[in-house]
Amino acid sequence: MTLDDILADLRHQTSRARHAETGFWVASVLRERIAAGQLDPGSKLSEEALGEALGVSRNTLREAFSALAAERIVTRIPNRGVYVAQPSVDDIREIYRVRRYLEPAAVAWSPTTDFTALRRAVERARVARDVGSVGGMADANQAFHASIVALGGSDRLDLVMTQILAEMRLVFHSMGADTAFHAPYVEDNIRIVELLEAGDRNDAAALLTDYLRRAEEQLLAEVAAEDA
Amino acid sequence: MTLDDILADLRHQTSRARHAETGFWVASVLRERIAAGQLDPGSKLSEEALGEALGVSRNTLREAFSALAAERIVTRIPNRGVYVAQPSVDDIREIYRVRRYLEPAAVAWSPTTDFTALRRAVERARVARDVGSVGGMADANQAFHASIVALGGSDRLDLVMTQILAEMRLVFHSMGADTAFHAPYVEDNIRIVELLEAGDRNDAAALLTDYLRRAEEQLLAEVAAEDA
DNA sequence: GCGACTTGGATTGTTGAACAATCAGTGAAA
DNA sequence: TTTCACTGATTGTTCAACAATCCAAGTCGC
Repeated sequence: MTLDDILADLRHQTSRARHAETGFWVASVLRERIAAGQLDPGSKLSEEALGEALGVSRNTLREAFSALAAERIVTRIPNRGVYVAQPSVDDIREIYRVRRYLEPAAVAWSPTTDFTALRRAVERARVARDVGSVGGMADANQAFHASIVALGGSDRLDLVMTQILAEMRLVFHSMGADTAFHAPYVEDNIRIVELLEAGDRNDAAALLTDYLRRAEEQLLAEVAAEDA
Repeated sequence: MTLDDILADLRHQTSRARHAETGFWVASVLRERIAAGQLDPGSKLSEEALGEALGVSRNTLREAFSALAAERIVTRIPNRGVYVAQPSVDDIREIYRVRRYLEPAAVAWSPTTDFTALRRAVERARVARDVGSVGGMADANQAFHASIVALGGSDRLDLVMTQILAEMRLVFHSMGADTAFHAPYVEDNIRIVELLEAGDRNDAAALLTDYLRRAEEQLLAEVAAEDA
């Protein structure tokens, strides 16, 4: 889908909110489109064109851009405009650095013993794998890891994780196909839930850390292979 | 200092940046003033008055507000305006929830063995305590905990911690005096650094977790006492 | 008196047009 | 080929206006 198609599509987005939330609404629309991969990483978001397409003034659009820039979904270059973020190799490293602290910490030290959200996510992942749905596996996997951080019970850390996962989607979108990247990890996820349910939090955390280490390596390798 | 004084003061703030960063500049000015306690938590930031005082348009001011709201330094109530954030009891709980994951995780799992920043911070704290400087102790303590998270080497987590510490300052500002809150913890900090330097990361993490638990309890008790 | 409703003023939310500053590219001059 | 000024396009910022919303004060009925 070309950028003009997107713009034409946005023009039909109905029922804009009226007062006190237009900027917020614009931000969420863009967030969706970017998460869905309809706007390629690196593509420029012109204030003029986007504002016209969404039926919104440049000023309001700018407010939305500020929010998205804070979430790192979008990169703002002064006097040059905003672009859909295109995570670099360093960004990937940073993503996994964060995850290697956040996720094991939640697993090891969370006070909850309710793992139903995790169970449900791994089940969805298993079904998606058996059916061969790559998108379903990616979604279920993201839900699994979001649920892991959610064990901690902190809104703030949940928010950080949400942003990290959004950035992960950008990583997958900038690599051509997200291939069968997630398949091998379904078993690990299942094992982690089992360990948690058995009360072996430290083992679960250790496995998770190792898991993240492997995933990072594989991802970096694939990116390097693409650049070559 | 009354709010009008602040506004008059801001009017003399010199040398505004010109293009491509005015919004950013405004945000940093407000951030400073709030951190310094010159703007009381809960006080309203009028777009009209502030914009005039800073010599900046309402639109630009609004961009700054968006940034500060994302950092939770400021609370935005639709159609009512923005107010300097006034952390609630739940916010305090959330702050310590985050810290109890972030700080011990960095201590336990960071790859670095360079603790000079920590050493320097505890030394500053000790000097401040011996001299009786409450402000100095607070600053040194914040630097200490920021350095702990910095062990992790993640920009993102550093940013979260920066925001958490800014919110802590708001907590202290809303309680009348920050009393001798920090004094008892200087010894704990010293002990944590010693454990780290000795390679006992797990013990250091455990002590830190306990430390944070105690600090939270004490803070909640003081707030409850104030409300009564 | 006292509660529900209306009204008015103040403030925020949003827009559109304008101008200033900056950037990328073009083409001419050395 | 390199350099440099110019041009056009886009972003950064301001301003003035209007719409929507909230708050408080007043009004009405009881």
